[in-house]
Amino acid sequence: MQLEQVGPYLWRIPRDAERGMRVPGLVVADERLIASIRSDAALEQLANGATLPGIVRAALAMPDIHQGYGLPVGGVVATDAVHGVISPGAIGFDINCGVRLVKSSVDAADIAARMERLVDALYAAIPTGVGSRGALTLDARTLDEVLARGAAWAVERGYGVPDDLERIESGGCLDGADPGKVSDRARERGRRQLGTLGSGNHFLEVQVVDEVEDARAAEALGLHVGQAMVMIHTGSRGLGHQVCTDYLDVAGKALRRHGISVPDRQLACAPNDSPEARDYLGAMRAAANFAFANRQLLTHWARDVFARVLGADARELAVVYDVAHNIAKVEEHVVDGVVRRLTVHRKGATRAFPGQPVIVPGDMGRYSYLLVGTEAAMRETFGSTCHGAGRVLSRSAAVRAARGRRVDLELRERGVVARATGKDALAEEMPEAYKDVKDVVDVVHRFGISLRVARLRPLGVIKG
DNA sequence: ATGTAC
Repeated sequence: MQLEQVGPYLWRIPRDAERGMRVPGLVVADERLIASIRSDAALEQLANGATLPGIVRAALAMPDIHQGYGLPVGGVVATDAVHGVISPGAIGFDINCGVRLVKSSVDAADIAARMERLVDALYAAIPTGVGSRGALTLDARTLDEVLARGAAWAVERGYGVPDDLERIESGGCLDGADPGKVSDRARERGRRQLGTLGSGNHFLEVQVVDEVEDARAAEALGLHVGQAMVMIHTGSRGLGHQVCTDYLDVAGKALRRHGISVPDRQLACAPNDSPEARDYLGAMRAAANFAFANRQLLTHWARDVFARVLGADARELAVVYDVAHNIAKVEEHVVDGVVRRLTVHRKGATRAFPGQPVIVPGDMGRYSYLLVGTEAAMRETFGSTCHGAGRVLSRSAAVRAARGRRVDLELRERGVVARATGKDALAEEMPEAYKDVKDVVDVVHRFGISLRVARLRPLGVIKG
């Protein structure tokens, strides 16, 4: 794949009309990261993304890009909201997978002696693992409300406070959600999964503010060094997965009906002004609302656990921000001096509007970051930035590398109490399975599409 | 990511 450097942190795949590219590909990276990206099939997938009808400016990739389904994880594709297309594969299976950061009113040093108890209690209170079922079972009408209202539904039911909603992307509820476009099968999978963590890289961590880089921004968000925090990384579980599966099929059929050709069936798509696209958008927004409600419920149970284990005062867990990294949003952006309405696909990419908190989780042994979005992100990346570290070992390679080792004890030596459900969950997710998130964050910070505010270090983690 | 194969 031809790749030319066009700036200190920007690389271009030139537009190749023969392969159907309508625009170039652009990768945000430095020399070191681009070396590992070069050998990855992700660049082919990014070039494929550049063929989507109605794509604007470029198919973009963040520095944590890696191979995904259709479009690489770390990809950002903006299409004309009327004359372009929407592609379920360019959003991903875990619709509104995202991250929530919550601040506590206690210092980590004051709860260090009770960390084992705290993590055990969180692990007992929050269902984890593949296929895990929640404390709730929703009837059809209640599920409709969750799908239509998102986190607002949870807060109305007492799972949180109205202030929480002010600190969630889009207020924790996407307008235009259409529960009627979510299949019975997806609904059945979701019915017992609200308030569950899931598996894989999903987690709930107790963290500490390790270092503050932007003192003013940190103070404005109420953060200080030494403060205990909670970070939650999960999405729409089996419901969102089924919505994606259902609409990949719809989009596959739409290709023929609308005379669209794509180089990879995984990039199947439908014109934004077609019934197929409207249906998918309605279902995707409903799944996104399910995910917002999911993170809200986990926050509620974390509050209960903090109060029970640490005392009533510790119940005060306030949302700092909650942001999606697998989603499509219809947004206005300035392109060549003209305001345009675009369908922005972010797949493993985080919205980074000016002043907006951005949460970038790393691996469970090292650290995560809080950043803030910028005007540069609006100019360069349709208001987007990276979403995490990215794997360096496959799951199976990680399990092989961990054979004969005790990852739980290794984490304990690094000061992290870990509890997990799956047999190989800790091995698959061990720190050395991931790139150092610091390298990824350095690039987006230097390029200017989001700026470091604080670094967070894990103290306790529960996983599926 | 995922009732990790309907």
